[in-house]
Amino acid sequence: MSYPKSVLAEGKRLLMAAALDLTANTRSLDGFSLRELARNAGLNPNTFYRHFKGFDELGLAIIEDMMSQIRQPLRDLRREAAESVVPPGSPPISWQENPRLNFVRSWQVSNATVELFFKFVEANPKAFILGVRELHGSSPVLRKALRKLMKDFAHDMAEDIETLGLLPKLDPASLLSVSEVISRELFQLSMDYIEEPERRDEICQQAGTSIVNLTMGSAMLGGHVKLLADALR
Amino acid sequence: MSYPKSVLAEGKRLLMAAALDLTANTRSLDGFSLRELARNAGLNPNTFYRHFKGFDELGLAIIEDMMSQIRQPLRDLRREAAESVVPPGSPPISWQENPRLNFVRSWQVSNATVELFFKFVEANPKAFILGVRELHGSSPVLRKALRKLMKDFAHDMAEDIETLGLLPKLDPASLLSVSEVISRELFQLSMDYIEEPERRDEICQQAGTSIVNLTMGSAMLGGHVKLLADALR
DNA sequence: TGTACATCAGTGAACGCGCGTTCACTGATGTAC
DNA sequence: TGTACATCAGTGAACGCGCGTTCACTGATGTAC
Repeated sequence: MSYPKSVLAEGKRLLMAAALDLTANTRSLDGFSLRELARNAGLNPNTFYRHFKGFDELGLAIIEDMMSQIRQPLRDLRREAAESVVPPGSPPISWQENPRLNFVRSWQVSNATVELFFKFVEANPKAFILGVRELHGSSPVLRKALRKLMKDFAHDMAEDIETLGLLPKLDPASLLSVSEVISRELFQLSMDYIEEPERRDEICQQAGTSIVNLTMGSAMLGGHVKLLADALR
Repeated sequence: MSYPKSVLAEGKRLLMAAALDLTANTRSLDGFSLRELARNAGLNPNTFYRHFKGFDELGLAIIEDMMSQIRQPLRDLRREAAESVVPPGSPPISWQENPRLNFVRSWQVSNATVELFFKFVEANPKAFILGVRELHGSSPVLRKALRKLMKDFAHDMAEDIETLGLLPKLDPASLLSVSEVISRELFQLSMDYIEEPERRDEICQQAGTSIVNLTMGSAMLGGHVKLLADALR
């Protein structure tokens, strides 16, 4: 993750990048000193105070930045995955009409999304490490911010599932709940994905399966038993 | 969580308890000093070295202890839940024979287990906070230990599902994978459960729903479509 | 049963060091008129 | 367009403090004979 020079002051950028580095290298945000951070950023310890009141503020700045850089790309790649399966402009076919086709499409989209998601993780490992670590970390402020991030992420997902017709009609609460479980699972798995390169294919595939299990289970219990029975016949 | 005097030296016990306290109160294991720990334990800073080489060793001792205190109780309460639904000694009824009955039972057991699990969390919040925090925390040693713990937990769950007949027959790999997802989700949610007392009922209920979604989705895609369609008709 | 010795858990003083934070400073950039 | 002033990002020195770790010590418990 990098911080564009145009928006942030040079020093602020450097400090945020250094914090990300230190966090990724087996430290928590409260596990290194201000001076260590400054050293890693190549700055005077004092400069920290020009930009932040304390470590929480630094953490928040990083998270906000992360959020702004991650949120839209993730939506884009879900859309991308959907469009790779159903080319835009093709006539919509409802679940009622052709459950089997929709089921297959849904599966494909979820697999494609998962794959793209993990590629994204691979490209921004430090951001994910910091995010997942501090989600249950020691700072209540950061925990709260990261929960909101997760919630927003789940909300986006629910909206996209709805818009892209990836599931049979579900009541909004169930849909959101399923999206939340999927988000949590994906973020959890992103750590394994980063730390165990040799298991990446397996993780990717299992994540896909879990998502299909969850969504189809939910659709089934949401009253679409017959629909899915038809799809799988 | 307490440490019996008979097994561990007094000082060791005190240090482990103090670490658990500090961790629960918004700190990571690497976020406080040895002297702070000793102060909280009411001991000379030096005493730490009598029992541990460093913080990792302290963490491992706590996790091992946690493991030994948590694992069996969790199995017991799953068994307990199963037996509250199907009294021991009653004749086994296969999924083929009566899918609906089994489905209802399975749902009930999972709800009962979830409820008992969260009661257990409520009774041992500090252990869970430390566990979830350090699962993605800064120490590779502790991360590894906690992953093993999660894996063992999932393994127990899979075994119990099999033994207690809580799901239609599933291939072992899928069963384990589902159990892993459930474990992760439960441990994740345990933090919300601790931190948001007003949402406890909701969390409990949603966890139950997620489990049913997952297990039934998995059963369905594992080839039991007709079985479940019958159960839900 | 008594004695001598070893081990163990805990103490207290001392060390040198890196820490967070403060202060007064500098030079570059932006702004008012 | 020029000048005067304010703001901003970064510096360097200095402070007192808590830190991890070491050493030599103590007294209680366990063990050999």
